[in-house]
Amino acid sequence: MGITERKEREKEHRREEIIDAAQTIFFQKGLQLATMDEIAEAAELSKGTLYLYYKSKEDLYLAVLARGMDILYDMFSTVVAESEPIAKKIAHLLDAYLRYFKEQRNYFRMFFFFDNPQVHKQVSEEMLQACATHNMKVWNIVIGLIREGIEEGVIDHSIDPKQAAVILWASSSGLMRQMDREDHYWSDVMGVNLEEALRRANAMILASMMTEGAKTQFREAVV
Amino acid sequence: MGITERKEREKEHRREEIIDAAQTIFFQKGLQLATMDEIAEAAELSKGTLYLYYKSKEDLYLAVLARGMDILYDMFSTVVAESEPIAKKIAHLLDAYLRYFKEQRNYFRMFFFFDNPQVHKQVSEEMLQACATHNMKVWNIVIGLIREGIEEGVIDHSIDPKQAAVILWASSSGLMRQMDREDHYWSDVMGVNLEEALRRANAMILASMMTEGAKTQFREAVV
Amino acid sequence: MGITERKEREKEHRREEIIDAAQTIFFQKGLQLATMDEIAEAAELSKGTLYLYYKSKEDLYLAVLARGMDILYDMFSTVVAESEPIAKKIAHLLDAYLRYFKEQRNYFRMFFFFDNPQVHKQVSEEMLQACATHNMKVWNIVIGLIREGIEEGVIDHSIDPKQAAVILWASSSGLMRQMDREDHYWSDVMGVNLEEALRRANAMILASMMTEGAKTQFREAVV
Amino acid sequence: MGITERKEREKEHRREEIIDAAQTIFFQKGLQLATMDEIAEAAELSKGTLYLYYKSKEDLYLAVLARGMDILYDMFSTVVAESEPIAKKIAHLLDAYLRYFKEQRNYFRMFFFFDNPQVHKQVSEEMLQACATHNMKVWNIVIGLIREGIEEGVIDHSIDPKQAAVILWASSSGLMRQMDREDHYWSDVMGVNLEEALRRANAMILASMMTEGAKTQFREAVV
DNA sequence: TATGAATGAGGTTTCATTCAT
DNA sequence: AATGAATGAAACCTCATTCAT
Repeated sequence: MGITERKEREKEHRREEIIDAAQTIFFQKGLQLATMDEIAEAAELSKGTLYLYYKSKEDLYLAVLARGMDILYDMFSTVVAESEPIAKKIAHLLDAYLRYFKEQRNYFRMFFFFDNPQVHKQVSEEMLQACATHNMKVWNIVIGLIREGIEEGVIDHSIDPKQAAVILWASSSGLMRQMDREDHYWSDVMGVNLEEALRRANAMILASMMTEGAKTQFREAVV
Repeated sequence: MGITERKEREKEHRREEIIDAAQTIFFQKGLQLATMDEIAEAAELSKGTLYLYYKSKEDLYLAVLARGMDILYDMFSTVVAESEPIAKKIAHLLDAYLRYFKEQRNYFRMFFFFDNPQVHKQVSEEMLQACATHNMKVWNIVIGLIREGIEEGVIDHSIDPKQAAVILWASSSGLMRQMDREDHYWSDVMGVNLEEALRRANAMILASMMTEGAKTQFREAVV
Repeated sequence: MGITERKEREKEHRREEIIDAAQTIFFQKGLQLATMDEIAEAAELSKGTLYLYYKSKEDLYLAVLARGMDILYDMFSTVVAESEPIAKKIAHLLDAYLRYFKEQRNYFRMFFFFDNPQVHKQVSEEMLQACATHNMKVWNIVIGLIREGIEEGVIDHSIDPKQAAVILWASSSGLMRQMDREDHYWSDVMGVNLEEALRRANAMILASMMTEGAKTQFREAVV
Repeated sequence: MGITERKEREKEHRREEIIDAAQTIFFQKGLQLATMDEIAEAAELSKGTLYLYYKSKEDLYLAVLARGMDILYDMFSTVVAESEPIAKKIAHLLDAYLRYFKEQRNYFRMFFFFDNPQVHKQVSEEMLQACATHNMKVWNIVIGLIREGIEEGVIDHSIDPKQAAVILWASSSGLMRQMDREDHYWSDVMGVNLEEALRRANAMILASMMTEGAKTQFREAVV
């Protein structure tokens, strides 16, 4: 009982330590270039031990990924918990995603650029499942907030909350991808501020979704 | 002269054949998992010959990438050459991108998910330059069309054509990325048609950019 | 402790086994023509294991080299430890070098013909250092013996022991190189016994260095 | 006739150009690291043409080597042709070898460190023969001079000229090898001037070989 | 004679994973 | 539970040589 519990806790703790190490290395080098040797060294463990806790390098990668999703989930949760008008909360959610992109760039990259076919080796089913669940939780927040907006008459009720969510998310993501990889190019050569472009895009999309009555409120909330 | 020319032509032809083979393999396996052995076999050439024409695997990858950009460029060119009202042409351009995504999925993946740090080996400067040039040509078409739209009074003149271009492009790309990787999930589990979402997003963004007078015309043109 | 020690011993043993194998191959084929495949096979280990113990082929080569230097060092040490008059010990040292050349021909070649520019790949700093140290130990014996000879009035005190050492060593080495590569030619075609030439050369040089009083003793000792 | 001759001359000229190029590259990189591509480029010829004139890379190496021997032969010939007393000429010969070492270091290296087993590929018999002949010519000069010295009563008639030649040559070579590879070490760390050591060694050996009567003359000639 | 494209065997090294201890 | 030695497949790339033109 006590003993089993403690063991369990220690095991979990060890799992976390391994993810810490893996994260450090994956952030530095990416999936391909990271080696299990490096991760083991960073974790101050033997390579064999890594495999005791995670089935493969890819599994480890997904574990880090899941952590990244949690962080975003927490940020989103905070926004949802705000006692603000719904329109503001939606705007804040988009802000939060941008902040995530800026502050947690490495995580953003991991799951935006994660290339499925690269995961050729065995990824444990449970890990995949776990990731999907974490991912879903994030989506649910976004979708839920929009649904709430519709219920409160801020977003037009002709809108499908899921569709709206994916549009806002994907549009933001696409622009962030551009920022991540070619921000300098766009700002220096093209003279375009991508962050401003992102805000503008979100504003356009949101405006198109809002009810006439809510647009005034929105303008105050976001711009 | 005749002889030199013919040699030149043959050499160019051989370069193309090699890209053909490389493309086949890269499409199947991606950059990492593809091997020069496979490519050589597919090209029915010795590995050494590959290196006679391309400096490295990464160089070959970029060569395929450049071809993919050309294809998109050609599709876009065709649209631009249409004798249609500008609003229609813009809509067609977006359609063309979607068609590209659907018909040339492999190319889309290659350059949307192309992960820079993966190109750790020497990529010849000329190849990088070539890619950048091809890329630029595509952007120029998009930007040019929007600029034309502004000049013709279809798009609001408060809009920066470059910003508009990057917004439309990135938003589309982001949704396509979603389609590419999770289309089944969205359609089957969530009941959301991502292609429709993409069209809706584009419509929203375009509508926000258009002059009041042009909106009528646009509605006819797109939906 | 016991366990750590044993592991350590086993690891050292394995290192030795690898050198054994490498030595066999290097002796047969030289640095360039030897392949890690062959060495691995000779060691009955996988190629990967080789790299677990030695960083590169060149490193392995140096490890064998160091062993060769040790052998010479041991032979020289034995001579120095003799309770013989110093003149005799010097003569014995030269004999020992000749014996080394004859019995350890492969080692002799390795470090007489070791061509620096060939070591273009990374050689671990420690291995280089180790080799230099081993080399130095050999020199110190030779120089020390000559210095002793000076102190005991056998060698003229106008002689610089280091200079004398390098003269004797290099002169011997030069003739051995001739023996190594063209002994047949000299004996069969030219009718010259190179070994005798070597002894004669050493005798000449030594005689020139000795004090008048010691020459009688020397003549007894050497010829 | 005229035509055949001219063709012959041109062919010979082309062979020389190729050796020029090969020499440049071999001097820079040594046998192993030099590539036929580089040599072809340096010769401003195609790789195929190289093989029209020389059977293999090793053959080319030997051709350069032969040239190096010729240069030494010429230097020695000049000394022999001097109208100086024989003792002086012998001393000058040794000087000439040292000068060769200093001025033609690359050639010296080539044939002092030339490692037979490295020549694994086919070396044409004729090239080997040519090298041997060139080599022999050099030896003959040295031996001849010493024989002359004996005949003139400068060198003791108990001396075998061939043995004397090989002793002087090999001893010098051994010290030069030391200079070539570790001169800095000896001068900076050990405080020994190797060139002086070389002169000293030669002086010792020569003195041991000379007749009593000639030693006075020699002292004037050399020191 | 001269070319240079093509070859292809072979080189060293890396690294995810396993397994005996 | 933890280790870390061992594996071995596979990767990319080089280059002496040949041969059709």
